[in-house]
Amino acid sequence: MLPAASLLLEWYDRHRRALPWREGSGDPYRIWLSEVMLQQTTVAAVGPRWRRFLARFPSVEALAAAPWADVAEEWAGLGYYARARNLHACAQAVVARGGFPDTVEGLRALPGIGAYTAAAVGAIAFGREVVPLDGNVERVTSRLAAVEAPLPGARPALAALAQQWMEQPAARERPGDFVQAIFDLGATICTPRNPACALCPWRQGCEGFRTGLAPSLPRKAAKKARPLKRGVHFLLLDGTGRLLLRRRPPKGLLGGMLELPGTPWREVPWTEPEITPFAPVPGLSWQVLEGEAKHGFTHFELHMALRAATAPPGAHLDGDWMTVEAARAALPGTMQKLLDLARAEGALPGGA
DNA sequence: AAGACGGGGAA
DNA sequence: TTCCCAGTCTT
Repeated sequence: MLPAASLLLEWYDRHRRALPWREGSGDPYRIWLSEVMLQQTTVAAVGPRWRRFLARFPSVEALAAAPWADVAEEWAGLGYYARARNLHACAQAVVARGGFPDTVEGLRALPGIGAYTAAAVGAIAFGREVVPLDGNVERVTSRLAAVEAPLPGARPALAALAQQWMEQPAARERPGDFVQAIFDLGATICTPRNPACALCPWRQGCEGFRTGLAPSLPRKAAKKARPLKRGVHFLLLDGTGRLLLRRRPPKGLLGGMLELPGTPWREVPWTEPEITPFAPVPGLSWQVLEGEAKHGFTHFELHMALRAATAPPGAHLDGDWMTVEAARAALPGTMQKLLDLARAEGALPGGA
């Protein structure tokens, strides 16, 4: 039987989360920005970053006109940096066409907007009657219908279930609220572990609750082991407390972001003669710091060693000299860990 | 269909 | 540690 949209909406009206992007009058720019930031990122992490981003780029026009270096700095630490590149490109496309498209298909054609975000912005900002399939919706649908087939194979079936719910008159009357109600149910009641079924407005008629399968759903395909990779990075200081950073290539891992110069990252350990050519200045005496900075990526684990030196005056080098403070603000988390290591080893000026 | 792509918080 | 998060793009 169909879970009643009216029951969920009544629950939502009493228990919905107070989120910053839910304030105001549904400006598509603010909704779109929140949805992109929320891709694979928790609500708690996004909250302050969304406010800060909006303060710096108050409109899609302001974002479109900003230089990439400013957008990259504002996104630093949030991860999945292709999102920031696509966000910037999307803003420019939106300005060029005179505003956001108001259809799911139109939104879907923009950079960085996939099936999920097109449906989410379509429903929340434009009242389209579509249910975006995210982790919450996968969990709620798989439990309601006790779908035991594993993800990602079961996705089309789960999407069809969720879309069926939207066909009810109560849901079609408030599409944006209905999808956000499912999000909130998944985030606060129908949680990955220890779901609070006793508090769930959809408990009656939930097949996962009835059979006791709910906590173990959705099932997922087994994950691959992550290999360990290593690299050696260089902390080059000048006489005035600045350090040398360079920008990574525009695509790929940490694409377009700043980094400390270093070797590539690989599973085979680096030998001394292999490391030397990657130093930003040849012939310098590098201090080898103790310890390693460790960072986990989705698909591999990374251990980074660090070497420090002071640059000879007047050396011409590729890259930007930045203060430690400015560097910390603009670097992705991976590289911030190298600064942490340098500080712990006393290799940074002024104990910064 | 499978892999690349960050980072943080909860259990 | 592992899991998961308001996923998208490339191959």
